[in-house]
Amino acid sequence: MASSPSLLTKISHPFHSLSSLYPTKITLFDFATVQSFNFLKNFSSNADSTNFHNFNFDSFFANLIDNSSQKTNLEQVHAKFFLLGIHQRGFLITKLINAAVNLGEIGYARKVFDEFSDPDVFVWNAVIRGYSKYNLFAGAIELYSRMQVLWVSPDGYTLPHVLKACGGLPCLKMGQQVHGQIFRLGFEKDVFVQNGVVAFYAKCGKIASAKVVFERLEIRNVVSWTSMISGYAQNGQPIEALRIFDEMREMGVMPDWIALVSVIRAHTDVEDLEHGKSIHSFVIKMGLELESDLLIALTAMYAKCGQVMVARSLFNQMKVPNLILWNAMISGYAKNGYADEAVKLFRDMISRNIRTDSITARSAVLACAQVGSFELARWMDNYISKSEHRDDIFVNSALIDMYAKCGNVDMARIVFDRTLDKDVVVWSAMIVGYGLHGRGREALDLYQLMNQAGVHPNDVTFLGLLTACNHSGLVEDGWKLFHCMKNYGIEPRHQHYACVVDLLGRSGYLDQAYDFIMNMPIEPGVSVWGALLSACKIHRHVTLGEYAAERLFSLESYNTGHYVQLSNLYAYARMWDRVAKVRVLMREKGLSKDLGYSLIEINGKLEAFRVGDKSHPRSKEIYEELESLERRLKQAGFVPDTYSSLHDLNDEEMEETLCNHSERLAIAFGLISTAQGTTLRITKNLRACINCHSATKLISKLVNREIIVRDANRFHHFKDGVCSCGDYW
DNA sequence: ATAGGGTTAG
Repeated sequence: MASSPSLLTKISHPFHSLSSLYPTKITLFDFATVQSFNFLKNFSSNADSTNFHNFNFDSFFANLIDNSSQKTNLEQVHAKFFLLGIHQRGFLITKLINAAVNLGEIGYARKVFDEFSDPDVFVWNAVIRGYSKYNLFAGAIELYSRMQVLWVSPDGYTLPHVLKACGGLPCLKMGQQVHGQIFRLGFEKDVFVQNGVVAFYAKCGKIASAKVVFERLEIRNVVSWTSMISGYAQNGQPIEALRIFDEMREMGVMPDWIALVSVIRAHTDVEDLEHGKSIHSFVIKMGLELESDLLIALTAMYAKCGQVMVARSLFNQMKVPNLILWNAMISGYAKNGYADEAVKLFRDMISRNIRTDSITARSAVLACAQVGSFELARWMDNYISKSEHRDDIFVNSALIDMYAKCGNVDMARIVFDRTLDKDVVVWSAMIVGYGLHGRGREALDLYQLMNQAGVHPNDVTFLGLLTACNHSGLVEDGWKLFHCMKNYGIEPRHQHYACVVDLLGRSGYLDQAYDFIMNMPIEPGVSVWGALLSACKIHRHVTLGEYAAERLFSLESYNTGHYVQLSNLYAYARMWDRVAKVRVLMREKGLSKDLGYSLIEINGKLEAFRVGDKSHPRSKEIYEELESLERRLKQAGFVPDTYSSLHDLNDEEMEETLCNHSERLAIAFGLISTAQGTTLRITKNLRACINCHSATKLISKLVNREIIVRDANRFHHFKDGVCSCGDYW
């Protein structure tokens, strides 16, 4: 080993400037320095004994850091810094921290930072960037405050990261302070900093402030434009987002892939498939179709616009599993009624050990709610309660909703009770659940508890309460609650007004309902007129019902349901000529009655039946059971109302058809496939028809079973000859 | 020496 005295003096040379700062350390490390020199020789051809006094440690280590692909490499380099006594070189520490951040080793980056005694602005920027990059916003802000306590002034590189953190939390107050500071420090012309300010205000929902800052900018680049576009997209103004995009194109600014992601999101929100497709072709023209985040955005767009097949083919193009892509696909399936596909994909994810997050869990739970299978719901609950998502309140509110929609509001209550830190959505989900099942009293009791817990209700809470009152006949309570809304500063929406119309209509106050509609501060829509028509049908108020129907036809002339409701009103009032007229009207418009179907869950498997369905393998037994049920119904004095349904048949045929209604087939199948006393759970796509409703009531008594039917509108619990809906639906 | 904007959602 060449360790002559002359060599040692020469080795200390590169540290001259440092040794004046840290003289003692250099002396202490003399021996180690020699050892490290050998280390350097192993790595670098220029570290030989002839030119080492010119050796450039900065570039040597910078190179070494750049080529580090693991945390251990960085740790070795950092150890050498100590050995060589260069561990206080800001340049190298900055490099090291940035490298650690780029490897995702934020904890290690922080450790290096903490061992550094006197960080300059570069070092601060590196560590703050790390926290901001990985969405550790509180950490970024805490570091930023410490930086200022130590009198290190932020520069144009610090501020964008800090602004990202303020927007990410979001914390309006903090960001506004930073904005003030930016003004004082004179960064109003710095486009990087100002873009950060725009994005910050947009994320805090202060889109007007964002716009002011944006418009004051003299130079706007693609990032400035993107900040505005995404700002509008994030704040529920997709149309405005698209307008800004057009403006940007007119100014000749070329979008990059991130800009396009925001534009696609705006198209996704307006569900404008046509323009979305043209953006897709634009993406291809720009040669950006392989950009994975664009692929994700496009998949989400097609999925949300109902084109799940197209979405799936894009999804299949992605080679490496991506969490957000899977989430987009699962929620796309769930939203468009492909619930079984959504659940299949979720199970696929689990079996392939792809990481799930709380959004995945929420989407999967949402899908289960739509499937309506109680067994599946239990499976999902069981999975979630064993997973890391068990305490996530978003997931739990979805679970509450799921159980309620799968017919078991008591299980929903169990989830509700085990949810800690209930927020307004958790409370509302439970209240809506009780409402759906006509358990109005419990909904109101829960509302009391919610008030005692100091949780402020929102519009959904009131919607749940009003629905609960409707479904349980609590007319007085509902009326009072509606007038309570303004005390909480909540503006009633269409649905709330529709509930009140329903409420008044239920008790036969049809003229009052009409007056109420006429005095609404907003234009009455489909839900309101629909509620009035429905009430008119129950009370056989033909003239008012015709008026409501007219309004409905002008609002939605192709919605079959409105025609069927009017026809049912005429049938209830025994005005057969008008029933026929509606039928002619529908034929002229090319409309036909939606085909009814029912699903019944047997041993966790859903079986589907249509009207007069004979395709089931046990069809023969089913019809035998059906006949025996008919006999027992007749013996019990049941007389079917043969005219209340929209059919052009003679009486005998009609009676037969009514007995063949899909829910009857489902009930018959349920009775022969399950043990005595088992609850039957049925889901149907339309509202319950009056005949089947009366028949099911009686059947529940005759066979001594609880029968739970989820129709298009609500749940009916049939037991001992009565239904929880009180015959109003 | 270092940067900024985006996607899934009860």
